[in-house]
Amino acid sequence: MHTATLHAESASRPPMPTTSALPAPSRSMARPDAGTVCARVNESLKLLADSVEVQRRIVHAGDTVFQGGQGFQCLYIINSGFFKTLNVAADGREQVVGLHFKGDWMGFDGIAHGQYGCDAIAMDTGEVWSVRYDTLLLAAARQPALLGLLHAAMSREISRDRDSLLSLGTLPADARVADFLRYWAESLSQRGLRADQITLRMTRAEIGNYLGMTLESVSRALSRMARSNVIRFTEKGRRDLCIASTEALASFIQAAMTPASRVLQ
Amino acid sequence: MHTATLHAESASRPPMPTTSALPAPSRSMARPDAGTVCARVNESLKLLADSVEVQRRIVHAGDTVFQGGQGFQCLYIINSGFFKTLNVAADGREQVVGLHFKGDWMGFDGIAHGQYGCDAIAMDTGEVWSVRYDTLLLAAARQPALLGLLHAAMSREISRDRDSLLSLGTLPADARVADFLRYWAESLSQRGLRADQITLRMTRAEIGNYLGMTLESVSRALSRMARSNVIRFTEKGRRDLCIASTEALASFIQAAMTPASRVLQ
DNA sequence: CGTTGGGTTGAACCCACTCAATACGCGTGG
DNA sequence: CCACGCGTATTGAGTGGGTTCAACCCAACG
Repeated sequence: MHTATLHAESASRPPMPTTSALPAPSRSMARPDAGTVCARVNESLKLLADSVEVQRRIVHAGDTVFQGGQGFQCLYIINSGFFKTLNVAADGREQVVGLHFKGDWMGFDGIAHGQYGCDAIAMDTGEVWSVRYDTLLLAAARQPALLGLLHAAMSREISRDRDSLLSLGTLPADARVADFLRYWAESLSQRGLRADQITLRMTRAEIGNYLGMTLESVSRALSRMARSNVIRFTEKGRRDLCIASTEALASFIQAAMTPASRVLQ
Repeated sequence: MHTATLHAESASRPPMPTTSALPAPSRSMARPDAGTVCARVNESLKLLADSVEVQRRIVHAGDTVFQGGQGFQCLYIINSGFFKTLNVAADGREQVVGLHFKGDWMGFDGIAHGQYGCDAIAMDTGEVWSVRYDTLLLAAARQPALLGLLHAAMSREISRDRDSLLSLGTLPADARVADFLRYWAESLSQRGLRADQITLRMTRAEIGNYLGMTLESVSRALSRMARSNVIRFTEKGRRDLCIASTEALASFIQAAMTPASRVLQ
């Protein structure tokens, strides 16, 4: 799928921009490991609970946290559970634009327009905290670390959305599904949960919508991955699955990208 | 293309969430008109220039503003010109994830990770301002409006990314190209530029990459739009084109979404 | 038990990709 | 000046990946 590089210069990169006596940029992007991320999430939640007044709410699968079009007042922070955000176009098209886990924030898109731009929906039982944006800012004036939390959360959200765009734009169906599993497992392990055995909280239709394809394609992709022993379904239901190894997943993605991947039908 | 609604309840929406004696959410999203947006952009730039030390830099087509992997220090604000941001995967896949115009900020994705997550590249001659993130925060302590600017810019970025995801995930090729033109025209008119006559600063390959399709598909889509009199190419080059009317564009998008759109080949 | 929602799998179709030929604009240099 | 190369754009023919349509299975539930 259109793997042509966009730039002839991408091999030998152009010289450094204006302000830089900085170390050479390394593309390998040194991800922080799961443990530190988990610690950061917990510390952030603690700091937040100590510094500002948070409203706690228990939600169940299908509950709406906020809706697109609704007036913006609060930001929502996930204490536990799994959530999706749904973007709805004027003509009725709808698209799952984000999956959110413990420590993630939701509702940023409301800041600029004064109203939320998408629906946030719980995919399981969980607890969300809400903080009024204005009181958060007031608190941040005395406690600058709060501002750091906010900005980091927004920044991560932007990075994540762009990774989704990259996946949507450059990966074929099978690789997208595999990459989706990889992302889900990574998110779990970063929160200190076991990532080898994951239970999807979404139907095939929701996954397909999130990945820009049909539910049948998702089903077929999962079947192929199971046949290739990259994943294994547990006895109870086709919602729970095991990921044999992260390496196998990665190599499956890589294999699915090359046209010469029509093995095992 | 998978237009099945994800939720049976989407017609009759679920009852209001927890905290809401608010007006009923209207999905129509009351966009601010072009004039007010243009004023906001100019006021923001002025406020920024007055409140913090900005470094100005003139760039030309192809210049790199910052690179993925590079250490994060500054945020960049576009004073004039056109820019793209490019996300590069570890395996070499690259994807244009954003187009940026006057007043837009770039570099947000560097806040969380300490290094930029994508490349920012000028598509034309222009001027970018850079402000150190730390000094911006210091200035914002005395001048809270600065914080408002920053947050609004980040919030808009998130909204925009999600609109891109919606487009990538739900629209067929022709509609994506048309929607791309609509977005470009809207961006121009919001900045006080004439939007009926636009000159694309990108090759077909770049547009295709941004929209997740091949350059040939872009070319065909544009040709079909020209044949349908939705756009018209100017004499000089196929980079410049006129948009007959915004309504024609919208109806073209709508038509391209239905399978029964095989008119005018 | 019948119904309903979710999941799998097959067969046929079709949109978008691939490959290829052609054309155009532009700068360079003979 | 034209020739040449190069990057870009257009268009056609053919292919294939993913969709569409359909049948079927399974578990939950009234």
